[in-house]
Amino acid sequence: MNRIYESFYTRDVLEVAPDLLGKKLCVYSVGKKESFIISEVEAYRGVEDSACHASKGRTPRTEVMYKKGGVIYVYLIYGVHWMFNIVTAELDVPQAVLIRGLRSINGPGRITNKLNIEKSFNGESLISSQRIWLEDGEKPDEIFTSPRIGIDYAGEPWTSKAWRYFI
DNA sequence: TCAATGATTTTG
DNA sequence: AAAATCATTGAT
Repeated sequence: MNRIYESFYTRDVLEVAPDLLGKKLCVYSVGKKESFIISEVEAYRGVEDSACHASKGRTPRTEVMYKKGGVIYVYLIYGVHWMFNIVTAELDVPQAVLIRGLRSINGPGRITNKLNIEKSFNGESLISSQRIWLEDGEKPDEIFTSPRIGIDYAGEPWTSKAWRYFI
């Protein structure tokens, strides 16, 4: 067991996001441990990033993003899918990494469906939780980047930032 | 290509 | 208090 420690998460989201690729997301699902290699992520960077929920101000929903790196931010999109995010950076710096894909699962909504992640995971700590955490994994061969998906509403320069990272 | 679906946010 | 919004998915 080589769980990733807090210091990994308290860095800037643009450092953490690409580092997450190749790491193992581990969960206890139906009583047994399962792990998945993270293959696709997106960075959401604080109040100045208009694609980030926190840019609209601190609300009950975005509150978790202001916590110290290492906790989980889960929210419902379109009333249909749960999105799984990992909060990064220091206290009161609202940044998060959206996990968009695992090696065997494509699509952010399908991850949470498969792993049985729902709103009770919101605010849970990846450092101390017994049911979900990250471990060191394989180092990716090559990392690709692209603009983020589905954020046309955010406007420039945010729509063209290459803050989506994948293997 | 478009309907589904519900918490959050705005009063569109 | 009511209604629009919405970072996706899967079926048509």
